[in-house]
Amino acid sequence: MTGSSYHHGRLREALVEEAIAAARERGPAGLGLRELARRVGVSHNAAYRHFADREDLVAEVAAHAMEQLVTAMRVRLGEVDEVAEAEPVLRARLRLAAVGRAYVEFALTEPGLFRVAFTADPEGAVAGAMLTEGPYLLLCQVLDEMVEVGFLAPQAREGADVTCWSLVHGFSVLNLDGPLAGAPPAARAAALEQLLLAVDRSYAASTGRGDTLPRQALRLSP
Amino acid sequence: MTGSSYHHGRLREALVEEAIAAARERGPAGLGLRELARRVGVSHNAAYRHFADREDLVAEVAAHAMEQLVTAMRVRLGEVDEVAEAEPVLRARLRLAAVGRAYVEFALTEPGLFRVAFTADPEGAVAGAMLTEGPYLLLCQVLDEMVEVGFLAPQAREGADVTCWSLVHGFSVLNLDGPLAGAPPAARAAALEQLLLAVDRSYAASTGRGDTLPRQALRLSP
DNA sequence: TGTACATCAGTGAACGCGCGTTCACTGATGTAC
DNA sequence: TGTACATCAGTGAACGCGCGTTCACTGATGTAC
Repeated sequence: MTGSSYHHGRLREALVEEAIAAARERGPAGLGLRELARRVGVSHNAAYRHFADREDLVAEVAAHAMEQLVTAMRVRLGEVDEVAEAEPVLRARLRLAAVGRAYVEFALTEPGLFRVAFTADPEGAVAGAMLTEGPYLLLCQVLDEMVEVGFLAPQAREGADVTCWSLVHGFSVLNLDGPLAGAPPAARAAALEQLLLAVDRSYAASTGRGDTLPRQALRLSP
Repeated sequence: MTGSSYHHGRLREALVEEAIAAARERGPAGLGLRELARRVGVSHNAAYRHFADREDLVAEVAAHAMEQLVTAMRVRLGEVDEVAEAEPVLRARLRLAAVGRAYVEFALTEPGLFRVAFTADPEGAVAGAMLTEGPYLLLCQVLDEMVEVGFLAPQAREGADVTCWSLVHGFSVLNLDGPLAGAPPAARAAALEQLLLAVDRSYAASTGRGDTLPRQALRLSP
């Protein structure tokens, strides 16, 4: 805030902001302490006033990425509620598709942040938060709703969380770094749609239901 | 073969063997040219007589890993054929479960090789081979069989390959590097079973079939 | 059978890279008297 | 209101790491005469 250039004033915030920007551009590789200090215009070890070590900063970015992901999922959930409040079963089905779609969309539009979120050490706080307050919890809530409205059979609920997560995560990873990285967007979109329909069909069948989710319902948000 | 220590004689083979061993132990990070040369007991740049650069060697290991994966899948397919040759629909269903299970088993028992296989640059030959002669092709064949025997509806066949692949790949990755890395093996096995049942249920429903795959059929190989 | 020589597979030193981290320091801030 | 001083946020040099890659070389192999 002052004109002084020696004391930055809000270096910690500036570093985090720059780290997020760098993560969006280059993923985990962009999160070098020296590189970030360079970008902020500060000496390369000034960061140690504000972070214990590199891992500390990465965890901060990972937490941010996870929040963004959750937010994206909530936005898509909100869109469903606007359209289908009256029909509880349809609503629940669309909500599951919405969180799945949001997950993949986030991975593909913010590949850097997505990668950072899953770079964090599995023992650490970020990975823990992923399960207890992150996308996984949101998914579990949506699945529980499906059981409540009688769409998903309770015995099929078991393991459904991991199944759904695996599905969207695998799709994201294969399209991001994997052999499907070169696929054209249209093919990608079609594959995602089929994928969401397949899950819905499976859970419908768990309670003997044979109907299919109307296709255009899945396309409600481009 | 000779007693001479100056000329190694079969350095290329030795390097590849050592690279595979290192990949199994440490994943892609184990594939440094200097480290491998050290392990083989040769000067650190002798490798350049046999490989253009590091990427060249990594690609070799990745190709090997992919072959191993395909072999593992074929083994599990073979086991199904021993049990269920008479019943074509059941056979097809079990074969899909078998390739999926083999994929995950390989990822979890050979995490290093699995990671190397998916490290290769998506434009490169290994990623291409993954699609044209690798696990993906095998999966496609099994899915085609399911259509032929009338279990999987043709319109559900579309995208089914990507769906199935995403499912097992995501499960593997989440359990390997991701937030599910700490899960106990029993929970993992249960989740995998539910996952395979969910796919089967979805494809059964695609042709109006409501029956479930017998659970013990999935456990045919521990 | 013996020798000259081309070929090839290794060696060892060096370059340049960027990194995380530690050290002793210096300049600015703000509080107590 | 003014000054002494503790505190804190930065600086700059240095260490040590391991890496991929290139260079000019040397020792062994094997073929041609």
